[in-house]
Amino acid sequence: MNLQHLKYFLAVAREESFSRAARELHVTQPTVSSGVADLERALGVRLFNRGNRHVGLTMEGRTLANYGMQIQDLVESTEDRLRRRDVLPGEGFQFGAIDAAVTYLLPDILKAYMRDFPNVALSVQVAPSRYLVDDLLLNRSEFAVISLPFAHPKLETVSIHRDSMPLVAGASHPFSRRSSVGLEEVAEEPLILFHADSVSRKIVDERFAESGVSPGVVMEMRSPEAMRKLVEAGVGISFLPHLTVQDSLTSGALVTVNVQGVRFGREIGVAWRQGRYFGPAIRRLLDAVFERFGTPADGMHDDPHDV
Amino acid sequence: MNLQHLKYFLAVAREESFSRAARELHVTQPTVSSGVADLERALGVRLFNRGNRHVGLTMEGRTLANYGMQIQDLVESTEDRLRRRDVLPGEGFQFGAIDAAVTYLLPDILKAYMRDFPNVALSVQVAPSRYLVDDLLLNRSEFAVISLPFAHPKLETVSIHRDSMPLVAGASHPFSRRSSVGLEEVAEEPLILFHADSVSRKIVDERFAESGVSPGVVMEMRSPEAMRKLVEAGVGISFLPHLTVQDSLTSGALVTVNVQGVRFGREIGVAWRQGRYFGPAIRRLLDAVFERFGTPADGMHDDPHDV
DNA sequence: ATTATTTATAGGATTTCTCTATAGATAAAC
DNA sequence: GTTTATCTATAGAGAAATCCTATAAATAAT
Repeated sequence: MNLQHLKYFLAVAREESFSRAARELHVTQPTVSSGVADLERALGVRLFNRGNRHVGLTMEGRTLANYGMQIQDLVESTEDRLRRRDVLPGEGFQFGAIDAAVTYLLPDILKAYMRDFPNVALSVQVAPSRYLVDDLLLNRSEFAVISLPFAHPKLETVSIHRDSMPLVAGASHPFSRRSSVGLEEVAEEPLILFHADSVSRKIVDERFAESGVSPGVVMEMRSPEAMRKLVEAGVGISFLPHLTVQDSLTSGALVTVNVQGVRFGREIGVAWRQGRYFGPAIRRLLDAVFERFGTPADGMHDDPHDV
Repeated sequence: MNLQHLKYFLAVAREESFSRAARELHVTQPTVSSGVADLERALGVRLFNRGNRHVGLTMEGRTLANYGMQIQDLVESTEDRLRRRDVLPGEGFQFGAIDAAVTYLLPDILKAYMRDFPNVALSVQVAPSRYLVDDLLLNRSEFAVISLPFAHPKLETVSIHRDSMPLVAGASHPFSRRSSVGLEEVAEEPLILFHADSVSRKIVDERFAESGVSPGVVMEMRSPEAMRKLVEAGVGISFLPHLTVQDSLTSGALVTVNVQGVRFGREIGVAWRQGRYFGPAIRRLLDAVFERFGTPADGMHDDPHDV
């Protein structure tokens, strides 16, 4: 493929005519014809149905049109950005983090960073992992602290924290007096689980599936804090990240319950777009994170084997 | 810009060397040098700091590297998709919709569509508007039913429903006996508002700002259903979409309160990536939506000769 | 039948791209 | 301090591509 060919193709798709497209682009019609023909040969697909008097996109043509526009937009916006010197890491940058990370893992690091580099403006985007990943793919965030595992071919990840996800119950719940329970028993209780699209929920579902037990879900939520409060109030029991419930455990408002033969856990890690180039300001923050959580020696491009 | 130039540039950035990049790409070093030089001239920026023995990216170079990888990935995945004939609208498609739309606006239409075209597999993604928009931009959804206004240069939108967003209070709230209240009075009450990143919240904030009143926010939430329940329970008052509260109004659990001189409202509309080409299956669903809500006569730029 | 409009093809001119050869500059080695 | 090795930039020639003009072939409209 070739951006020139793509331009010709998109013009023909838009105008539904080779000659009109040529007029619009200020080139001759044979130029457009052979450009599109080259593209069809290169891709090995027919892009237009040439009915006489009318050309229409094929199914493959529609696909290329939709993706091609995205490519063109991206090229254009990149050129604009560069020519206007509207460069990414001006005097600050944005990164993403899940709730648990901003609340429990990052505060010290961010405080120190902002003290040491007061002229760097940090912008943190807080959202569930899957949305933070979109920001990475669209180059809107430099990196993100998300739940792992998150398999994506264009992402590099390094785990920085392994967080168990114990079964928790309110202090007055019958389970709180049991040394351990079976997964079948858990499935019968009212369960409060993360929303179906979350990483943590996926982990829970997998464990249930492995054991051949299916839970009788009661509530699905996105906010671990809200879930914690509901469990404390005795509305149900839940699998919650240890980070989220540690205070409630010390205060005695919640208790963890051992589940026979099954361990629930998730990892929290740093993710970024594969091969991304970081500026010095960003690298310093990442180094601080890795130093604090003792992970990859060389900064990155290293396999995650962690605590 | 030019994909060949970009390839050379990215190789040099990765290898931090012109000659190594040349070896990797199986071309000669002068080819790479002049390619990168062309690119620098075309963009009008210096991409590398050529210290002897070592080339490093400039700030502009880093920007281009990060966006350039995105471009390259996108081109590659588009070519793969086409060559493997892994075409977008196989025998089904995905679209997005906000909660209010799936709950109140779309059920009839979807039911009829699935009856008429049982072999088309529909996949609905339910999330707040801003996340649905990411799916549109990344070509993961064909279209989305979202809250308007949502200004984005690459989006086309058509409003299909105007929804008032009245001030609602529980039946036992003092406001329920008032014929109307002032915005300053509202600001003093405990308010339950949408999360700061939502379209509906933006509308509320704008009205307050126009009136020079600032609300004493109490709670921020993402789920209109949860908000409705809290208002019914007398926890606070809220501006909620009429669609969401209509049942509670008929049952008497909630009442609307007129606010002097200010009207709150949002629109629900269909959005899609600018200029997107829809296949026949998708077009039929969209036509059904527009027919039901009587909006654009021409559907959109339509082509009757479809194959 | 004729005319006008459309896309495809052929052949030549021009531009762009990539190669070889070489210069210039610097770090490393002696 | 000189030599050597390594790196990037430049010049010029050959190869490839791109785009043009001219024209053919097909069809809808007149």
